Amino acid sequence: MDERQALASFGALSQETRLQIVRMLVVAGPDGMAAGTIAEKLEVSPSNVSFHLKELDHAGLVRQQREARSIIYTANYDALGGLVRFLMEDCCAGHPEICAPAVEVAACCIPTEGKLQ
Amino acid sequence: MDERQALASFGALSQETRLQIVRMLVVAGPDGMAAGTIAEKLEVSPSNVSFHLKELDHAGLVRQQREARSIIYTANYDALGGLVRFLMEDCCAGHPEICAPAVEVAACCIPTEGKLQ
DNA sequence: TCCATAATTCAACAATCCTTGAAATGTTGA
DNA sequence: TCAACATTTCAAGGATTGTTGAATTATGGA
Repeated sequence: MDERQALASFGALSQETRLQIVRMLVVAGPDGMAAGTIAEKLEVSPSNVSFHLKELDHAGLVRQQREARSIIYTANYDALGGLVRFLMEDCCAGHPEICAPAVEVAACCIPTEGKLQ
Repeated sequence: MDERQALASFGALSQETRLQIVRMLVVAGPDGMAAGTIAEKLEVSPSNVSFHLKELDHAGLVRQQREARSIIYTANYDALGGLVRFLMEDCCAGHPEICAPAVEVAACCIPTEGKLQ
């Protein structure tokens, strides 16, 4: 993730509807959600949700695939992980304060005791 | 960090000059930098850097304090850490893919073997 | 006090972003 | 093929955001 991509990602996440979409898709997991379902859950018009999904797609934060009549959107975990990493990169060396809370949350993901990679 | 604060933070970080300011301040550490120094380094006009610093201040990402004639800005590590945490919160439970790269970066911050809190 | 320095505020304008409903595209089943 | 469905695209507007230079506020030293 370079600065250009991070800027686009931050821009995409800085709008309420789009942030809600991403959070919903992350919770939804690999099965994703159809555009219409997203619009329904968030009580947003189809054309509006389509606009925001396009923005998220341009930022690389979601992926889409057609499934019959619906288009299924899924969160792009690589991009989201890359963004978290970008946010932490400059900090971790000199300023563990920023990384500490993240490490706390990530505790569940750490595979073995002390061994991280 | 609630959703409202996260939205403001993402908005603040979605502008090139502001993202550069934050990254500079994070690297600068607790000593921070004067507004004029920031303007000079980034080759931006004083009034423009002032505008962006105000935006970052409103988002809570920087702190300011007067020092003689200068106003010193510092990164708000709590806010940045909170934002990282917010980005990871929904993911870590079901989708360690997002947290894994973060954990990798954060390796340096993990205090003892496997013990995280 | 007066001047130079450091930074912010203001107003105006340009550019970008968001929302809306109507029209268009693509898909499925009868 | 035709009709219904799911979604996107388009154009228009209103709202927000970014940039600029001039004016303003605040500080410290002569």
